[in-house]
Amino acid sequence: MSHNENGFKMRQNEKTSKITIDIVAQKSGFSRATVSRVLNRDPSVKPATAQKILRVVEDLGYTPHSMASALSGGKTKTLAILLPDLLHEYYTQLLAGADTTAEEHGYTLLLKTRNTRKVFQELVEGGRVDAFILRYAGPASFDEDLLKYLRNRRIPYIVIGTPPFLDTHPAVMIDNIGGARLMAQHYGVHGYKRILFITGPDHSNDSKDRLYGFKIGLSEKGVDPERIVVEEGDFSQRSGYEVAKRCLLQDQFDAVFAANDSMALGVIQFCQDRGIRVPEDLAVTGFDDTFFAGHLQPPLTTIRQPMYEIGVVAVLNLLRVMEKGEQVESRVILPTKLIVRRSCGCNGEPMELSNPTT
Amino acid sequence: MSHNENGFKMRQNEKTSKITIDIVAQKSGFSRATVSRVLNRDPSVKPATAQKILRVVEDLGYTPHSMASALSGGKTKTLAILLPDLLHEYYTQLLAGADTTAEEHGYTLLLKTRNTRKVFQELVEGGRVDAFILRYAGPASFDEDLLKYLRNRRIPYIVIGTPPFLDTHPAVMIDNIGGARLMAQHYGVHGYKRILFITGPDHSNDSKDRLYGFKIGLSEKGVDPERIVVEEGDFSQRSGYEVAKRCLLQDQFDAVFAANDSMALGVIQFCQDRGIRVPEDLAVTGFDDTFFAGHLQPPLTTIRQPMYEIGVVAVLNLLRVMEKGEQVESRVILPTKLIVRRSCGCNGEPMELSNPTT
DNA sequence: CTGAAAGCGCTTACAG
DNA sequence: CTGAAAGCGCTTACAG
Repeated sequence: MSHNENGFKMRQNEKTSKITIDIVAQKSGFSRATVSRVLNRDPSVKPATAQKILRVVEDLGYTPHSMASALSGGKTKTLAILLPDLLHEYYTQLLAGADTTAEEHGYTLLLKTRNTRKVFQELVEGGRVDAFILRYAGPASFDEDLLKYLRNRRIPYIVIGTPPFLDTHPAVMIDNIGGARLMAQHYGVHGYKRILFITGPDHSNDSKDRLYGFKIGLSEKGVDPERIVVEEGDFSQRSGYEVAKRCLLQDQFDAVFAANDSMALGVIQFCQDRGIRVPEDLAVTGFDDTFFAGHLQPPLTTIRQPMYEIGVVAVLNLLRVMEKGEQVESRVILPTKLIVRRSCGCNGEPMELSNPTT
Repeated sequence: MSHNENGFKMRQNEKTSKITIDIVAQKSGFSRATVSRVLNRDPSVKPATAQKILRVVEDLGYTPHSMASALSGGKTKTLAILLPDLLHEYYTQLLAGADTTAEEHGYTLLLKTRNTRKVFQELVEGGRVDAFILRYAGPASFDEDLLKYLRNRRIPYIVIGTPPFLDTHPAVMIDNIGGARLMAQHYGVHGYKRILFITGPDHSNDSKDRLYGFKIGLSEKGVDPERIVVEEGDFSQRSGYEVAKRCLLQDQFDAVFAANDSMALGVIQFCQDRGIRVPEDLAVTGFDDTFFAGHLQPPLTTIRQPMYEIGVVAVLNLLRVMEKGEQVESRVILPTKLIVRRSCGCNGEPMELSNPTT
């Protein structure tokens, strides 16, 4: 039963039966238990034995049935990733990073974008996954009970983003404060004083941190942080547009800093519609550095967060937690940097600014 | 054992044992078999019985172990989706559509972006999924043997895109020819004659169809399709830039039509770098209508394909195939439309043009 | 309409 | 270092 280039067709012709561990056992002359052991790299098996068995596995093109091994105590080798949606670049980059890293380590991702309690429960009770990656995005996405539940059941997990929980959980976050502070300092060099800040939705801690960091940077530059105007958006392009419409026509501003790029885009669109020149009449900046930021007119000055890398780090740390058991210290904060383009009023070459230490 | 708002905590306290079908059987006074039947909506069960059992299921918060049911002949309720990557908007939109639709129907997606034969085999032999969604993207992503293999094993699948296979497989495609033809006709109204067409990679049938449709439209407008210049790209922004550099400095063109938006973007960037005005000196158009297309300067005229909907239709049709067995006629072609913005030389309001019938 | 029993394909103590 | 056996939690003929 040799193997040619076309391993598939051969099997089709046999067609007879699914190849099971028992067949491997029989052909190799060892027991099912021993075959299982070599498949799971049990070091107690004599190397020569392992050799022989592996050879048969190879010849037969045997692949263990993952459902069976999961049921009998093995692992599923799959990770659940819970995301609010896939429509924003932030989430897809995250997913791409997580997926690539998971595959590199032999894991598969199970994607869920409807994070109801029921979905969650089915994943856990159904024994479908070994661990969870949870992107926190507001109260609706999941609550602390869910995390406690996972913890009690000893199911490894990691959360992405800044949840408003008092308790600490394994998490990967970004330096929102440092990034926004950089922006404030840059506003300082431009001398902007009359500033509009557009927040994300009320529950977003990421947004809160950005505002906080921005205020810190402002006072460092001698601007009274309490004098800026703060308006609430919801991270959507539309909300940026709406806030702009509501505020820009009333008061006179030097600059607006939106808590993400989408809202900054909304602001810029409003300006275009009303003939407000950016950045001559008004500077506009964002947060994220999504793909379109660099292609806007004018190109958007923004804070870059490493979206893809967040996904990578999340699975890497989750894997560590899975290996070493629950009590691995696993909170990481990834750096952000200021990407200076033209919407802030600069007009030279694009440049990047990082925090000295964060 | 009533259920309060916090179903999770309660279970934590019991902590004792996982709730299995046997526990449900015992508490309800029926056999395991009967419980299984009601869970699987077997119509032979007496309604009153089903009622009682369901009540117990509810009270206990019982969730079947999916690995166990999969192993014993049930379904996994999961669909594998194989994508070349997640970096391009095309794929993520596709994924978003597929994911939403799958969840609506009680399915979960298993995502794979490394489509090696090994990965494929593990999914099939490992019994991890009920069916496959395959995005065809060139020879490396998968070959016809794989499809035959699935077919022989009676594993439902659907392919997305236009594969170069002679044999027919369930598939969802888009009207590449019709879309490109629309573009050609629009070029006709602008009177463009000296035209550069940038293709995708050699193996891309989507690209070939776009070129084909474009030529048809051209001749309909009295332009000799053999006089246009055709250059090969690979769908990347960089390749668009490179082709532009190679060609635009040599010959004089009225317009370039790139087989996707990314390459069009590359061309526009090159023009910016060299001070070539778009569309005054050169019209540039693309294909896809990705998010950034409308935000480019000038906004990109392009052909819109319904990326999200492709994902939706793919799982819907796959579900039909799964229900009705293999021989469901299931090939669909989704329409495309011309989105006129400004990069083609128009300067009015944006507008859309569809094929009368496709 | 319902139940007892076999079986899905593995893993893992328990012996030796 | 290896094997026989029990068991994971379900589904599905087979009887009745």
